[in-house]
Amino acid sequence: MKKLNLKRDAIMNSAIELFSRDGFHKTKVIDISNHAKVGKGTIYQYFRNKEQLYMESIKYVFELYQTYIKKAIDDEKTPLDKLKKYLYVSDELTSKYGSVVFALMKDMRSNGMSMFDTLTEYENKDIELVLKIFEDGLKENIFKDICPRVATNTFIGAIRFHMGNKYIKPKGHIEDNDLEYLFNMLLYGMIKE
Amino acid sequence: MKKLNLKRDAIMNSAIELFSRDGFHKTKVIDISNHAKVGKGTIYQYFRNKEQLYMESIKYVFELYQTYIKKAIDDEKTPLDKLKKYLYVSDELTSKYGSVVFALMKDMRSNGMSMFDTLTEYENKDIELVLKIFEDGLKENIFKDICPRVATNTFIGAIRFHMGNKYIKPKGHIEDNDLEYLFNMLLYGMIKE
Amino acid sequence: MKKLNLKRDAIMNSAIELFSRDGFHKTKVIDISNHAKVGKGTIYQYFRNKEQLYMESIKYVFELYQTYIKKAIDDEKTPLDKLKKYLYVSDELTSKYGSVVFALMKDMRSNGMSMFDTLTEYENKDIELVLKIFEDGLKENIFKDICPRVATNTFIGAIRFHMGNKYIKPKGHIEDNDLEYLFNMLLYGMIKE
Amino acid sequence: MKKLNLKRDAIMNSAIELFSRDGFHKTKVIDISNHAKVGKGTIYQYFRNKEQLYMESIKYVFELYQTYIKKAIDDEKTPLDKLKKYLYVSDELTSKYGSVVFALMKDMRSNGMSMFDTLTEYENKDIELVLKIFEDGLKENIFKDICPRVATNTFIGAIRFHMGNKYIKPKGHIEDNDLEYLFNMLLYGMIKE
DNA sequence: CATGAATGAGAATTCATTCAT
DNA sequence: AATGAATGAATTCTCATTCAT
Repeated sequence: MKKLNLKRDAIMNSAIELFSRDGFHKTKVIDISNHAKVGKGTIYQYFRNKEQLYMESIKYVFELYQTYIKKAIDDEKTPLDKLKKYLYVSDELTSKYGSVVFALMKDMRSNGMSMFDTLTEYENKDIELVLKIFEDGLKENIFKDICPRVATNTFIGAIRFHMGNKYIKPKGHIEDNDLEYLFNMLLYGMIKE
Repeated sequence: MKKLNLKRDAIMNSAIELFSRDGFHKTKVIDISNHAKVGKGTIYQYFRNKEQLYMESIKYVFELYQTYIKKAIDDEKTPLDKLKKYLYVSDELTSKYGSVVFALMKDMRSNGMSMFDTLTEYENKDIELVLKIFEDGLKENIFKDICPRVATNTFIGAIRFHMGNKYIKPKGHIEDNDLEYLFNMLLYGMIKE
Repeated sequence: MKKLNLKRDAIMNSAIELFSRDGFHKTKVIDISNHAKVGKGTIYQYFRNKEQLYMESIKYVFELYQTYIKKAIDDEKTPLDKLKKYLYVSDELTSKYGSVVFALMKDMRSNGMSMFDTLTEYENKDIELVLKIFEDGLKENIFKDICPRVATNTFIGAIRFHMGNKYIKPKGHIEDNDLEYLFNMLLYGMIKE
Repeated sequence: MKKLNLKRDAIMNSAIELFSRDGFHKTKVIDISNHAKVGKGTIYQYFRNKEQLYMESIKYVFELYQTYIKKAIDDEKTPLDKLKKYLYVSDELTSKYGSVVFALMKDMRSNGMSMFDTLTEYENKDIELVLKIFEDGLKENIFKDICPRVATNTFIGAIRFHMGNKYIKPKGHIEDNDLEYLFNMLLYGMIKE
């Protein structure tokens, strides 16, 4: 059982909120300490430096996200149901957490190589999750002759772009039934045959 | 005929290269001046400040990109050919410019609101371009009952994610024939019916 | 009771000394921080920027000067005694503070409008102080038919020029008994009748 | 006969106008070159550097001022007439040239020691001019037992302070007949006997 | 002579991090 | 453990001056 640490949690929560809203550079250490209602020095009791706080924030959010999404997918039986679940859960988490994950993902890429590796690591986990579904589906012979990696990229790329636009442009965001449209289109294609 | 300005061009080219490689914050003004082999002060003869240089760099690359892609699409007759062209040209430009466009796109989102508007403006132009194709295709009755905006998001999102990954992970990037896979999958779907 | 703040005071004292000796532009922020034996950044903990430090320095010195001079004048009964006191106190403060006030006054006028207003404000207070004495004296019918504002300008102008010269040219400065000469001359005139 | 040089004169005139309006530091070399409608480099054909241009501007104005005032005084016979003339000519030049002389005088003191000496030199000439009048008057036995140097300081200080206020605060400036008041007050005193 | 593009020394300011209390 | 005052390395930007045309 993880030891309870209120101060540390307060700092992390503030860091997540501010980093995902303003990015790494615009967020100052003092902003986080003010928001968390702790002293500036206290942050350095729990985190080596600003960069580590950033990494830990990302780690925390990603792990939450991936634990949640993995569990949801595991509850489903067929690859199709799993894919549909992935889509709906992505949307659900985006609504709930205001795209924190996607915002952090975008921001990370701007901030140097050490962070980069962690991003890649987490992103790869996400990719592998979906890739596995496609590979299973291929084995079960429910898919056409598709490349599972290309399919994965397509699937994730489409969802992320939707969610990103939803986050950035609330006016033109996708409607609830858009998810059905999206899912059907990806699976059954766009064109009349 | 635009008067040619060697120094200004050298600065812009260096800025584009460094900003897209390292992002706005990691790139120092002095780095750009060294790379362009000009004095630090010279940059301020042509650009009001670092932020403006950044904006101008983005503007330049985006306009090049959009001019090129628009022309390529106009050369095609059918919506299907246009979509295919969009895909191939995106890939071509990504190879050529080392994903500068996508790198800048990603970086912009991390750097404050004034830049954000410009991003949205350029991104919207890109979206409208594809949206138009889908709308025309719907009129010509070649598509299923799809929502053109959802289709557009899917199409662009899938492509960008591919290109982004190609840029980030050069080792695992998509092969040439992946583009065919991608295109067919998007149009004809993934699932056997 | 004002909380004492040693660092802030050290900075202000150094600023007053250097600004009045070298003026706003020749005095660098690093000079002040070195002189005050604090870090460069510490100055920015207490003052928004160099200009604010300058303003606060001026404010501090002027208020000290005006509080002192006002108190001294209030202790005197007749307009004549008040004028004499004003003269002697001006001289006393000049000796004590090395003409900081006059030096700052002179320097302020060279440094833009926002400062200018503050100068005018403080200078007006000084002028009003003397003007009041002349007006009271006129009511008491001890003065000839003089214009109180012209008299005030004359009185202050003469004193300032003396003090200024004393500060600039220490060799040729006015002797102690010069003050008596000055006072008598102003009151009784120069010319034989 | 001084060789005519239009460019140099244009630069000097602009320099005088801008330096006296904005001071040494706020006036940029490019401002002067723009105002004079010459190239920036041209200034360096005629003046070693910005400081020398400043010095030459001051020199030019002061010499004009002193030549004029000296000539005016020489035309008068008695010390009293000379003093009155000095007062009226000071006022006349202030109206005409907008206090350029006084503005430059004030600004000089803020700008380092090399300039300082020149100021002192010119100021001393002005002081000597008036001092001579008082000394002559004393010889002619028209003055009370006054110290000529104190009288000089008083006389000049009073006038400068008037002119300075006139320049800075146009609303409250001295009226024409104030000059008479001023003159009579200085000569005959303020107090009833 | 005249010019203005090019330059870099120099200055103000920011902010992550340290450390004495 | 918690704090925030103190710090200075690092960065952007300015502007007097030079010099090739």
